[in-house]
Parts: sequence; structure tokens; C-alpha cells
Amino acid sequence: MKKINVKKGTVLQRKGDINSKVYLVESGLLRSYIIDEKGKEHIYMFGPENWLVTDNCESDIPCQLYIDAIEDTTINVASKEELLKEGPDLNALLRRLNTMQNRIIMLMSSNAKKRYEHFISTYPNITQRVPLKMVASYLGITPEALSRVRNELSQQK
Amino acid sequence: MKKINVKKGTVLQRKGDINSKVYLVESGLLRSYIIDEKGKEHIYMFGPENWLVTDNCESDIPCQLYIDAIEDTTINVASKEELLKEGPDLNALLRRLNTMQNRIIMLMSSNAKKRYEHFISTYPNITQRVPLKMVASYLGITPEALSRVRNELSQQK
DNA sequence: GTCATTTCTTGATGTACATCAATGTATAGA
DNA sequence: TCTATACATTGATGTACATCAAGAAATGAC
Repeated sequence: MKKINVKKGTVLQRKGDINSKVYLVESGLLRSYIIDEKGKEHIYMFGPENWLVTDNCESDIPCQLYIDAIEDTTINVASKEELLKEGPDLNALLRRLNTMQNRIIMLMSSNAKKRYEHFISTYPNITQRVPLKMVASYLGITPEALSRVRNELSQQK
Repeated sequence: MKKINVKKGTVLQRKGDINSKVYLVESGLLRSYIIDEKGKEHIYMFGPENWLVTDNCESDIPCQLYIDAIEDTTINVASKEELLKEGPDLNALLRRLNTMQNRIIMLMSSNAKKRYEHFISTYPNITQRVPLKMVASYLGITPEALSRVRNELSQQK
């Protein structure tokens, strides 16, 4: 477990890297994402304070996610083997599973407006910290669509 | 850990149930799903032989998934506490995380055709065992759309 | 503080998939 | 084996969101 500081914009991991690490965010903000065959980014996860960011792949195969820093960030880095040896935090794992389950259900059953509402209730403090287009990318919609959803929501009040 | 046999159609768990269990499928086929506010089913997961089916929620809060049997099924049932005590299978947990990550990425970045192709490569033997409409529900598209995708794919050859 | 670049918004148009409806085809129960 | 019910297919139409384009606003570099 090694503590490092990275500047905004630093790429910690690229698709295809072997032996991808686990990043525990102490302060700042990371994101993990894929780039599809059209060159479009899809954000898989934001990693604010206390979040664990990693590619959930075996450590000896090429990973599929890019991970970079959206803000200047302080991280604790560990290898997966290391974490497995010292016995991982089971409750954290279960919480992670729950978060992913909710995300899948949201993606399957919600329209743009409900996805956004779900997002701001799950990550209330992140909305201000990341550009709208990244939120859109996380939700699986375009920036234009999200802009219109926001408009609609603010007019309702 | 108790072994039980259930008939096709048996509902093992309903939304709102407390203390949801973990079901390890020995033979047969389970599915877990939600019903949205329009009454539409969205299949979260299929559980064929050797799969673990459960709602990833804490055991003392109402669960959100329905779980039922698509075929006559033999299952080993355990409480979550029980499993946690005896030390869960870490590799299985990690594989589960990987599966969910792939599902999320698929839902965010793929159209109907690619979702279906991804599905048949992931679950090649399940396609024959479940009605098309359930596959569609798992993919997040309508039965009509899946029917047309299939048509298109078979004409290409 | 100025200029360049990125981000956000708004409008016009396009498209993938949903919905609705009708018909055909399996499946299951008596 | 017959009938009822669930399931699958096909066509016509609708709609949510994508794409494209242009201008406005914010952000960052020097």
C-alpha cells in the first residue's frame, strides 16, 4: 500500500495494461471509463473520497478500463494480490455489489430523467465537481439530452 | 445450507421480503428480476447450474428483487450471515464483480444487436432454455426488437 | 486582462427502438 | 386430442434520445 499524489489529468491505467492496481481515494476524484469503437467515452465509475477504484478483472489479464484523475488526487495504491492476502473488507465488497446491482437496474429500467434523479441522490456532492458531459457519460446519455432534462426539472419548481 | 427442490414457477422471494437468502443452483434455472412502476419485468440475472442467485442487499432491509424458478430446480439455500461466517468464496465474488462490470459496460455502450451477441457468447446454452421475451427483458429491449435483431442476424449468413 | 479552448445550451433533423395491433405458432392442461 | 393460453412474428406508427450545427458562457493559459 503506497500513497501517491497525482495531478488532475494523470492517467493511472490504460486499457490493455496488465496487473491493474486497486486505488483507494483519500482526497480528490478519479474516474474509470471505457472508450468504445466509435471513440466515445463511457464512464463506469466516479471515485471520490474513500472510494475504491479498480478494474474488476483478474490481475494477470489485460484490463479494459481507463482510470484517470479528474482533480488533483491523493491515492493509496495496492496490488490485488496484496489486498487478497491481507483479507479484503467484506462489507465493502457487499456494498459494492449492491451499488452495481442498483446501477444495472437503473440502466435497464429508467429513462434519462429518472437516471439523473437517481444520480444526484446517490452522488449529491459530485454534480458540482464534474462537467455535465461526464455526468451524461456516466448516465449513458448525451450532454445535449442531459442539458434538456435539467431544464425540464428546474422549470417544474 | 439446506437443499430444496422447487417446481417451475415457484416464487422464492418477493420484493419487500426481509432477510433474503442466497441460492446456490445445483440444477435447473432461476431468475431474479424487478417489476417497474408500469408493471414491466426487467430480468436482473439468470441462475443456471452452479450460479449463485441473491439480492445484494443487507439482510435486515427489504429486498428489491423477485426470484423465481424458470425450470424445476434443485437449490442449496443459505442465509447471508451463515455464508459470511464460514468465509465466502473470494474468487467467486471477484468473478461476480467482473460479470457485473461487463454487464454495465454493455448496457451503457451497446445497441440491441451487440447486446444480443454479447448475451449468446456469455450464456450460449441458456438461449434455448428460456423464452425469447425473457432474453429481451434481460437485454433491456422488447421482444419485438429482439425478434427483429435475430431475423437480421440469420439473414446475414 | 485577453484570447483560445472547452463546455453548455438551443434548435432542427434523424434514427433506433418502443408501442400498438393483428396473425401465426407453439405449449400446457383437461 | 382438443382447446386455451402463452409466446413469437410482422407491419404501421410513435417517441425518446442521438446527431449535427451554431452560438453563448465558462474556464484556463499566457
